[in-house]
Amino acid sequence: MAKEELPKSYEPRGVEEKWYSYWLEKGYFHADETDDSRLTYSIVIPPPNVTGSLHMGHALNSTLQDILCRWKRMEGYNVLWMPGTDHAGIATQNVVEKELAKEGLTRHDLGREEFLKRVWQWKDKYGNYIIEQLKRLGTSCDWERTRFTMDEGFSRAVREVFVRLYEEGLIYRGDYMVNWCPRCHTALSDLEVEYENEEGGLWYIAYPLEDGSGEVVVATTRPETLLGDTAVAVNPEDPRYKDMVGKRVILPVVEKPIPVIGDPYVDMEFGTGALKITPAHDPNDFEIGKAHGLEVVNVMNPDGTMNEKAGRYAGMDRFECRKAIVEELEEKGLLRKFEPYVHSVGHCYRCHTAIEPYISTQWFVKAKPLAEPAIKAVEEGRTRIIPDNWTKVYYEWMYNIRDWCISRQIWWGHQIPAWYCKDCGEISVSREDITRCLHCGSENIRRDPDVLDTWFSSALWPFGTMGWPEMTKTLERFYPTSCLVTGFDILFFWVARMMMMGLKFMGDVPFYHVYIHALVRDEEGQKMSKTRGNVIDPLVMMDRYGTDAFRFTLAAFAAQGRDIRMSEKRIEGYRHFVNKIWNASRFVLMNLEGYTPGELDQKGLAPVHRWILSRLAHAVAQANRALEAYEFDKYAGVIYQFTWHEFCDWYVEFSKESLYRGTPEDRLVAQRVLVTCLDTILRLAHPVMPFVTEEIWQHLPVAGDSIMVASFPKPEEAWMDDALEEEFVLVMDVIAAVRNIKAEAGLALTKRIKVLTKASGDALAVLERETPRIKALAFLEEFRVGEDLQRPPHSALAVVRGVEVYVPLEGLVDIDKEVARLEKELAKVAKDLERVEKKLANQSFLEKAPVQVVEKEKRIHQELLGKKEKISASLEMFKGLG
RNA sequence: GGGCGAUUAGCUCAGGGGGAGAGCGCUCCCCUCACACGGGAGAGGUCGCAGGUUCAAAUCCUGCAUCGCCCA
Repeated sequence: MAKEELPKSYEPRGVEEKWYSYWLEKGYFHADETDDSRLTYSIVIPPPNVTGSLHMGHALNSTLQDILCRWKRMEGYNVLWMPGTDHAGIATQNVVEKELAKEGLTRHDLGREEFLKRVWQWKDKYGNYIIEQLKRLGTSCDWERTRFTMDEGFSRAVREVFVRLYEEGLIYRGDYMVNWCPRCHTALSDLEVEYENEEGGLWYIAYPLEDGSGEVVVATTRPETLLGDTAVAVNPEDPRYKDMVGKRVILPVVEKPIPVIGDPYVDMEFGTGALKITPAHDPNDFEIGKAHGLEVVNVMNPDGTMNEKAGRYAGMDRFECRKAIVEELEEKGLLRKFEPYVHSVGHCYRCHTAIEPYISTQWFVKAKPLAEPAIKAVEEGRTRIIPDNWTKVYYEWMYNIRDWCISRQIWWGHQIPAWYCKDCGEISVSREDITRCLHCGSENIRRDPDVLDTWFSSALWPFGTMGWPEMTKTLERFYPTSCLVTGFDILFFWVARMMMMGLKFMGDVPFYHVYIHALVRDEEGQKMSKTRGNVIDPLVMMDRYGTDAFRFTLAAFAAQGRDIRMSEKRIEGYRHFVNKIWNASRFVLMNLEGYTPGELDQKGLAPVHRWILSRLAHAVAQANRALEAYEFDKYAGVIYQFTWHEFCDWYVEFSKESLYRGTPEDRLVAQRVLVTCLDTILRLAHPVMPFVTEEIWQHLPVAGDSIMVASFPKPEEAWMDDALEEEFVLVMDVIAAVRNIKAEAGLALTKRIKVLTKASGDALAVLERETPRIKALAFLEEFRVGEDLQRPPHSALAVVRGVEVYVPLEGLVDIDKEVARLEKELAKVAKDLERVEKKLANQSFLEKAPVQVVEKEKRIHQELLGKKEKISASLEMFKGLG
């Protein structure tokens, strides 16, 4: 390995490309389904839409998966990270239709076949865009296996599932009221409707009684649907209307009589307590209509305009019609009142057009029988949802699940494999395309033009991507997958449905763990959106700060159960950290002259070296625990804290004593410890920052082709030494005390001065032993330590852990500054003392608190008392001088 | 209306019964032979409010307020 010197700061650009191609070339991302010697770990990627381009959500989601996969790979698992894209029916069709519109064409001008050709062309041209962007992030997916929900094999799986569910009676077809998007021209499932509060109005309309004995006033938010009214309903308990049930009223505008019916559903408190019933245009009215055998009058076209049943309003848009109807009512004197009213309106989740409840013939999946095993699997812990609070959300939805409308009136998607016979009227559902009716043999058949809900196919993703319905080696080895990583926004859409389908068709859960991560928002906590203009583009961030800094930021903020507020500032901050690692590495590499590799016999090492190895072992243990628990923020935090504030701030500085002024043996030990620490830090950090760690690692004198396939650090229990760590806390405290006195006295840190320390027992021994390092880090000309040292006159004082530190300041500073410093210190001690004394004066505390707690408080008390006494004495001395 | 979560330093967030923490920002000093994308030293908080449990509450319980999300 060539060991040329590293540049002064880390430049991500070339480095990232270089190593990504190297990894690909080496085939490290490839999972081996024929290898039965290793444990397996598998994840299927939540397939991004082919129309998509990388946003923060993808970046977070993919980074977390990559951390898991790289970690497990380093732990020796046979890892499969299955990549791919989703055909995203409505979204993709919309995109291509928009393109056509630029040419002045609609899909109907082209016809189904030509249109689909255009979509495929579009997919071939742009569909790989997001895959390339994912690679930029460093994701270690098994790209050789990349799947698409419309590719041949996957389509076979979709078809197989449809046919089997149909054969079992779990898929049925019928006329029901569905959510209809007049713009997309298709039915939507309940989930695909987004409700929003809108400022609308409540119109009070008079319906005169047929017998001329008065009128019934109804309140409605949708006056235009009056054209399809077939009854007025009141609560049968309502004294105001009791007598009117059974009578008839004249429907305004249409001028036809409709009955007044009694139904307990009607809320007496709302509006006037009378409800107009439009079975064709409101889901509740539909139910009431069914119960009362009311006529269903559909007054709208599929595009949201009024149809011929609307009489002179035919052809008018539904919202235009609303205005016109209101005007007519006003003219006729039937509008009793209007009040502004905020109500919830459903919108299409793809195009945001207001949804229309609409009756049509659709296909449905019976959800209850599928949901039951999916609930049980989570109850029994066969699938665990993390964080746990989502489990409850999952149950709630599953318990109240409704049948799932799966047919969509669009062209791009899996066409429903059902044929209608014009002769016998039967439906044929088939795995293979057919030309004859399966019931009567007639050739007079027509295929259902509709396609399946995109989520129907994504529900099969975990096994469909692995070759199902064939029982492939890949399925055998990698199903169930180990973990699914996704956002909570698709918990119902996707996760719940994968659970149902996986259990149904594989007989086992699709994943053992589901890790639900938060949403990435902007710094104000707003959802990022193009219209808000607050979108932070991951690719720009990677260009600007490097992929590793970006990934580290995402991980560091991925605390469970909380949204991430992303801002460029944070990424910039972590770029500093990447640079810090870089420069620490430069330091190590610059000082390896004469280095030879060798085992570290930690027992024989000087304490300072054993100290950092102990700290390292703890950091490794914490990082491992954090990853096991999906605590990505803690994992990142441990790496940050240890690397910067222990290794760099302290050990690198300590090591200079060994490197520059130590014996040859000690120098070699320091080199080996530095290499060990750095190597461990790099391997520990590789899952979250793959590029910079590889680049540095390749310069280190360690064996291996790539850090990607090096082992993930495991805590060396034997290295942990709590007593030794305590000793170094004292050493660092003494150094900090001297630095503090210098700073407060206005002395430069590097001003070489003398310091005397009074200590006894173990502390004395430790300080004597560590004198060279204390001198170096506190910039001292002399550091004397002893049991009966005489305190020099004019010396500042600090008391740490029972040790007195004297800093002679004669002629160096003015007394006032020192007096001020000591007074501040004394005030702090007094405050602490007050708290402790209050506690110790409490008889119940002494009796009921655990012994260790009481002992600890007493110890603190003694320490504080000693400190107070010494500082006070010092103050007196200085005051006496002044 | 039901559910979930949040409320801790100027900002973003950790911490979940026993001495209030981090990062960024801020103040002061310093280009000390890895790093100014740096080093050193500081300032800054009745832990949303009100009750309760406990020897002890930021932490557990109850209620309230504000904000956010999901479901009706």
